[in-house]
Amino acid sequence: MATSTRPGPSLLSALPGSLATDLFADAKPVRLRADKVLFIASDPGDGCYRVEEGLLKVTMVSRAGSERILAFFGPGAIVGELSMIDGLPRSASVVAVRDAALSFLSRAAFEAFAKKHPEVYKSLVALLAARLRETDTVVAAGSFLPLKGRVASTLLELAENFGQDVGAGRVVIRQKIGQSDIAAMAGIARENVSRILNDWKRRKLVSRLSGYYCLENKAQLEHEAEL
Amino acid sequence: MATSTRPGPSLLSALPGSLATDLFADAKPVRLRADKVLFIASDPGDGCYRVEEGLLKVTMVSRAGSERILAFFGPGAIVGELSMIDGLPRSASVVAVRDAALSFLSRAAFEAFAKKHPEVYKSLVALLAARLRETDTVVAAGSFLPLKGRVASTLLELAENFGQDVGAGRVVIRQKIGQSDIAAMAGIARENVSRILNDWKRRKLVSRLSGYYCLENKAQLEHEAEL
DNA sequence: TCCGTTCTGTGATGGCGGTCACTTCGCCAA
DNA sequence: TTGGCGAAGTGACCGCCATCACAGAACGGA
Repeated sequence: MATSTRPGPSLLSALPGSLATDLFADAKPVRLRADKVLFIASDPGDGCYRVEEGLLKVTMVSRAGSERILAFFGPGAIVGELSMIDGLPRSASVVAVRDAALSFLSRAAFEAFAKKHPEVYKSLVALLAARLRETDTVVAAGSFLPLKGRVASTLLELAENFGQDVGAGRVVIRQKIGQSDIAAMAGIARENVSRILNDWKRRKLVSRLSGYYCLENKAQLEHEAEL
Repeated sequence: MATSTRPGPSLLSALPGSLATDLFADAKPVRLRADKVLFIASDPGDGCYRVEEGLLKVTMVSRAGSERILAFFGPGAIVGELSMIDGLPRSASVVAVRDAALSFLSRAAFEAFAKKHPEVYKSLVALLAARLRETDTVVAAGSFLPLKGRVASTLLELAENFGQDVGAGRVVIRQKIGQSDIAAMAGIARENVSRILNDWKRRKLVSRLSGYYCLENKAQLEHEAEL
């Protein structure tokens, strides 16, 4: 059940099959209501969470209050692994976008498990590597791409995580994501997301069906996303 | 010799002591002349390098030709580990800033070693975690900080890697780093680095001694670096 | 169904910071 | 010393994009 029919497992999420189940076998269940904070950057912390259901966002918030969303995480994803690994304070904040169920795995529990099953390290390494690649592309996008490019790149990332292909290159993003979320992911002003998205609607690159954005022409968007 | 007297080991670099020596015991030596390319993003590749001497920079280059420097790596640092881990194309480019000596470790060699010494995974995980934290702060800086802040944050990062404390909170960056390098690290125009650095020179926050930048007042810079 | 609240659309305005075009400096080699 | 060349300093301009200020839409309760 863990690996077969989920829509977009995403780079940023799951450990492979049985390992995950075993590792989190007796992890402590945690529930988190929408808009509640799991932890914020600089909190102490020494364990990670797996998302069982619901949706979380990982953000950094400036002193001025503006937020930058680093990623959304749905079922199967792991969050908070950095502090679990090195024991340092949390590097970012995590908030529930909607009610969520999580499993908490303490560092001690992880290390105990890892002693018996050293293979987890391999998975962990793979997970971190994937995350690093992701972050690199975010930096690159932020450095080189103009507004449109960043929005395109953001949409594609969302499609990567939550996209469901519905034929003819159309991909629906199966999460309610608003413009301000997209703006916070792309690191730009919400108003511009609106302008750009409308432009693309007119040009049939994207559409919106009952609150869900849909990429009508992924190829074209990819083109917009590369400098 | 490997771990004792080096100036700034840095988060981003070394594996702990004996492991590193063993792991790279029979790695293939590689020499790279200044300005020569080790590899570029999207190259295939399945091994990593340890810097024995010299200096490398990790960059991303836009189609338009502008470059963003992600990091400088001196002796002890590991580069190219992502492709070693996942076998995917290189995620960034690496160029020698000055003549460098490297050791190449293939993926196969790594995995063979790891089979006998599973502890390496722990080190690798720690390495990746540190890098991820670094990258996160780069994203945050790029999202929230104005020009000055980004430059401050860049200088502090350099100090972290190559700084030598010379009393009274003064830190010299023991590498010849030019303004355009700082600009490329901060992701801003070189001209502005010039303006900002001069401003700070006047205000005694930084100085330059025979080509090396020196942070006169780290505390104050840290203050500039936070929103 | 109505109303409030939260999202979305769009123009006007202004400023940060990139670009251009030089000048000046500093360093090395002849 | 001097000439040359790359790095650093500096002003002027200008465009992109954030911000402000609303006007619609849409959605979800009461």
